[in-house]
Amino acid sequence: MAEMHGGENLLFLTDEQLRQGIEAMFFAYRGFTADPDRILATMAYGRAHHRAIHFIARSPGTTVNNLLAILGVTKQSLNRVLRTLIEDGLVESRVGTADKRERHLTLTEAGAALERKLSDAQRARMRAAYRAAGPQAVAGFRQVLEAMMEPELRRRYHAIRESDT
Amino acid sequence: MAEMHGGENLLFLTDEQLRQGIEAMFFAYRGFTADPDRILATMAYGRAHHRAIHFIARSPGTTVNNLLAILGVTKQSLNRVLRTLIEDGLVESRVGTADKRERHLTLTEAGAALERKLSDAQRARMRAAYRAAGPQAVAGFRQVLEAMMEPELRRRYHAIRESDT
DNA sequence: CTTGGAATGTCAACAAAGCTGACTTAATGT
DNA sequence: ACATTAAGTCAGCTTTGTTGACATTCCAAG
Repeated sequence: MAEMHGGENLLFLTDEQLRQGIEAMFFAYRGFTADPDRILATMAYGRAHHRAIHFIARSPGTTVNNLLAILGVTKQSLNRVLRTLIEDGLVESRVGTADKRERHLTLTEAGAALERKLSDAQRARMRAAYRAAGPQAVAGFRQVLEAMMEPELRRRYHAIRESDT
Repeated sequence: MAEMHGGENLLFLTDEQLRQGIEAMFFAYRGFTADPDRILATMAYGRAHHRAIHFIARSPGTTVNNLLAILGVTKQSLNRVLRTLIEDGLVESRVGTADKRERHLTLTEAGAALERKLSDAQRARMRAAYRAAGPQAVAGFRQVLEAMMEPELRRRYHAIRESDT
């Protein structure tokens, strides 16, 4: 279209290309959640529980407030999920030592077992996709995803990566 | 780690790399839907309406059944969404000519206007991300997303692309 | 021409997961 | 002392998904 002029190849920015990217994102996200969803459907948990478990596993001892910011839901919504996970003995909530208002969340052995089961399934698909596409494609994939994040979440995304050196 | 051996660089397949990819996908999807969500929040519609409108715009005259397969929801769920869109005059449902059981869905002028508003917002973010990452990264992004889809949805994804030559 | 099956639509009931608003308790910081 | 913060809770609502049951319409095969 109008974007095609001279040496700069901006074909990848046409509306049609962008639209295909949007649809790819939609369909891929379905695949992305499909395996954990199948596992979760066999128990009394949903995607919200998975997300909580994932980020608690990722940052053991994280506070409720931190989790709220990462997940982007209200505390009432998160609390409902956390309550069931704690009742079921998958998550442990301990009062903070420095600041006793805070609760620090960790997975119990059972919680860690479920986390492994879910993330094994999700990683398997990710691994297959990465392997099929190759390292260079993966680097591009990561670049575009990062550029797509809201700035505040991009910060948190990096913060998590650096916290477990 | 153990993956680092000789010429083959498989570092991009470590569990840590895969985990980062998983989180990038999660955070990026939030950004991906943020702009349309903000627009939709000001009216009586949600993400489900957006998805229906998008794919009707993409394949005008598509049938309900086809839409069901693409969206992966039950007909009852889709029907609730379609009913409001039809009542509000954004979508038109016409009985099929060849097979009169089928309903062919198209956007009205008002529906197309909303579609433009939503997809302009979504494309703007996608465009910014693409531009920031560059053409090569975009190619990799698309490759990985495709590899992540469920086979059946990958088929449909390609079918849509080819249908509007 | 009848009948079986497919495509669509609709009713009812329900569940998951989000939301707002109001309020409490406990601990912290100023 | 007092305001603020972290966490939790209650109540009620919305969106979007689910099952199950059932009616209608129509095509196509016997």
